[in-house]
Amino acid sequence: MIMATPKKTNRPVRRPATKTGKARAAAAPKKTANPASTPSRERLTAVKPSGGKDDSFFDLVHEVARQIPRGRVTSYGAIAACLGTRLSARMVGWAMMAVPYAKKPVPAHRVVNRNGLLTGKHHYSPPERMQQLLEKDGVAVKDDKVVDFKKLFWDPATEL
DNA sequence: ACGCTGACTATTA
DNA sequence: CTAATAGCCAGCG
Repeated sequence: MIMATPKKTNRPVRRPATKTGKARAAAAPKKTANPASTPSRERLTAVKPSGGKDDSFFDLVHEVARQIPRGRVTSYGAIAACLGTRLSARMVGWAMMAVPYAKKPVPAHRVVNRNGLLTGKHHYSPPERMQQLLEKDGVAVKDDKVVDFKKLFWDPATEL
């Protein structure tokens, strides 16, 4: 028929190329050279008093999240894209799990999913805490989702 | 070292 | 709208 779906019709979501292991870089405004370094659980299971700096993937996420202006929100995917790992927003959310253990405060409540839904609310002391924090920032939340999410959306890749 | 899991996202049915 | 499927990457057992 005429309409013929001008869209993409058949497209098995293939994504062969791009893979590339290195192209993904691009962003990393700060740096990323140091991969190793015990990333994680150390902070999750037991906070390490000493220190040693952490230049792990987690810290990068924390820093970006910390740049989110008050009254604005962003998504995991946006942060992931900023870091160069657009397709791995999961890691971003995972990093958020370490937020409470981060040395500096991170407004994780300003990070929601692509739908503007407060998916991470369940990780707060009372889940309502996340919404309260957002409202305190001046962000209206209704039914567990950010009102005018698109308008309040803050893209680190663009704004930063 | 392999397999599972996960605060995600996108596309298809 | 929901459900299912696939791809992603890092950490842990």
